[in-house]
Amino acid sequence: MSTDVRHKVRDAAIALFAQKGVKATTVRDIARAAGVSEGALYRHWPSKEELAADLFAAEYTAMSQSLRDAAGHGPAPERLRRVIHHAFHLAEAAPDRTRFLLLSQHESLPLVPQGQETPVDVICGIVADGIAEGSIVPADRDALSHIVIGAIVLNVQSQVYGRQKAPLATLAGPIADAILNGISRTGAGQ
Amino acid sequence: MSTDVRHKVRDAAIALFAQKGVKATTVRDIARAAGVSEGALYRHWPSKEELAADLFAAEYTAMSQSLRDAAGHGPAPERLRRVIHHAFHLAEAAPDRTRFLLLSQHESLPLVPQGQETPVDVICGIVADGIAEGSIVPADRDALSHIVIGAIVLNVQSQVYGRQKAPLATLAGPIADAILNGISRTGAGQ
Amino acid sequence: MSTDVRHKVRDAAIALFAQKGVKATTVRDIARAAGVSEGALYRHWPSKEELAADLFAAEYTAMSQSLRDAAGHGPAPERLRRVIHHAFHLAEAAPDRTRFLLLSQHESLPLVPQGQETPVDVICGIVADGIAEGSIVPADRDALSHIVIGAIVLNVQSQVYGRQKAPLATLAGPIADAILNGISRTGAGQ
Amino acid sequence: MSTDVRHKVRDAAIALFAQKGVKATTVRDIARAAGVSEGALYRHWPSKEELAADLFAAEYTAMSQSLRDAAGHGPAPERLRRVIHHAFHLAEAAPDRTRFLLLSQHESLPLVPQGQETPVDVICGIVADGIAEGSIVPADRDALSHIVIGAIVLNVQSQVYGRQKAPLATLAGPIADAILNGISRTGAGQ
DNA sequence: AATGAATGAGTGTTCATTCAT
DNA sequence: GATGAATGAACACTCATTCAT
Repeated sequence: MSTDVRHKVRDAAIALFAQKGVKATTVRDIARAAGVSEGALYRHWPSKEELAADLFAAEYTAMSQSLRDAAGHGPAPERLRRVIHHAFHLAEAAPDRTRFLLLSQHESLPLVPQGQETPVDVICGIVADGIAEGSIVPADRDALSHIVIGAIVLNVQSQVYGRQKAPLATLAGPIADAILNGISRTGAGQ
Repeated sequence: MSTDVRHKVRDAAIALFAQKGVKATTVRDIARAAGVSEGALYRHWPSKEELAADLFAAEYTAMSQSLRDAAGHGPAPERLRRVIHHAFHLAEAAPDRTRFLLLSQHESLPLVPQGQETPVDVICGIVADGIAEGSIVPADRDALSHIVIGAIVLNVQSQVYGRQKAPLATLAGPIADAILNGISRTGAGQ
Repeated sequence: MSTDVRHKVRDAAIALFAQKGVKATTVRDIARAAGVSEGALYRHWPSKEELAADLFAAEYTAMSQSLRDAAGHGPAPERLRRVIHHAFHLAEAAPDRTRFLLLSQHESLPLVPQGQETPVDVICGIVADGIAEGSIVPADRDALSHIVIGAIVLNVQSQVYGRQKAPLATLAGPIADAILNGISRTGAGQ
Repeated sequence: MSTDVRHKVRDAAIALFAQKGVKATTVRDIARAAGVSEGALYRHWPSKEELAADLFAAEYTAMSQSLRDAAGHGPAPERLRRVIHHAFHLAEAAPDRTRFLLLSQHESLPLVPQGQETPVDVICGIVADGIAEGSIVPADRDALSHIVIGAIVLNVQSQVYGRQKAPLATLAGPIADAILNGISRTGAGQ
């Protein structure tokens, strides 16, 4: 069944892209790891580049959904706190997917179709709400959002690359405190 | 003169690597853009990969120096504020170099020789000083540092990729305020 | 069919190696002459050098078999006589293969896997038998063998390179007479 | 002085050609080993190939002279015996030169200028004399000569390549005995 | 005369993609 | 639909030769 091929290829490709990057992974690598033929891959995706872009977009928008769900409702600072915790949780639960997203962002991000909601959009949205409701300092919305995103991405990266030994779960609290302390209007993150 | 070739190749290669990445840039591209022969390149670097790694390491450690110099002396929060301003200044002054560093970090960072001081080390050092002197909250040193680094990197990236239209110079103040507000002990960035 | 490619490449490569040597023959030459693509060659051999070594070993050990079969049974001098005749026959019947073996011996001989029987081994074996049975003079086995081998190789070479115009078939008898006269114990070649 | 360069290049080139063959030896290899610049080489020879051909021809004709001198005068069988002994002596005394001649014969022999006397000519001459004077059996002159040459070349090669462990000096007598026994008319080598 | 950096055509090899089976 | 052998345009890299100094 074709879904079978798609799943096997997706998992194999993400693992390989995460290890070596898209350019350094060959179609043969993927086919072998997935246990399918090289030709079969081309029945589901038009090219290796499109496979990579497709997988990236899928993972990226799935993460978007997941973060929005995790944010829930309530004041912006509380929602951001939950987003930070959840992002760290996702990164630790699926290191391959995380490495893939980190590694491929520069080549694949520009190919994500316009209109798809991204994790960046989710966080920018929450920050915008916070500014509107007065719970977040009235500064440039994107600049503040990228402080939050940067705290997440760089700490994840630091762990993926082995500099940070402590589990992200234990760091999430203090990191959220610092960030929210910095951007909340009342000076308290909760 | 040999310095001539080195300089021309370096500039051409950084520009091309910044546009297309190392893998997608061919040796012929570089040689043509630099106005030298392909063979000449191999008199100065043993391979394309080593050229890329060498340029990355050089720019990365130069940035390290530059940030350390800009930090100057005084309480850690003030030094961090100056680092943030200077990092934004560097990014805007040399967009090619910035794109190159952002794009190549995942492949070239592991190849930077151990013992070289990196921008990450510089910021971690200041944060450690701040924790020791009591001007920064006593949390995980690396986690706090990566909040600062993340704020810098993601805002730079956001501008390089065109999402952020405002010049970084105007954002530096508010961003530094938020970050320092979040991690300083007295609750004030200065 | 894969056997198809292997055969076409083998024949083309032997002809080209025989004319210009392995180093001076390009993979492009071989592919063109064989009527296959360059890539196809690499599905069957890992490199040009391994192709050359493989072809050499195959021809060399095939000649070994062929000489051993031709030697048949009986007193050593008679077997050697048949070997000389057969070697000359092989050289005249397949001049490309002969030129290839002569030209490539210095680079490919060291790569023939240990344990494979070579034409040298065949002749040394017969000479050893002859010494044991008393039909050949009791001198250094390898030295005597290389007299026989030398008579074959140099006369073949002399013809392949055009110095010797007479067909080897007519020279085989006198050459065998002289050699066997020289190394047989009774002083008679049969 | 130019003779200086010529000598240093000649010695270095012969050693390298003997180890790796002409094709696998680079001009840079030679220049480095000789302690001269690459350009200097081109002031004395027009190309690497001509250098190789020139060195081959020089060594080849020098060997020719040397063998003719060693042959001396007297009946052909005695002269051949002295040639065999001397050839083995030369091979053992200068292994580099020997390996160079063996390795390069197929590419360089055709380039030796016509009219130069070669070692092959020397031996053919002696054999022709022997046939004329009745000391050697009246068979094809070249065929008989190549028996002698083959005995020399293959035994030398066998030692150079390590199959034959015994020193050639101790094998020269028995080998000469066998050969001369085979081709002399009286049935005695002396 | 000597140097050695520069040249650039040519090499072996790879790999995304196609297509006969 | 699936296969995997075949294709051939690139690619990184080498090296004989030239020539400004």
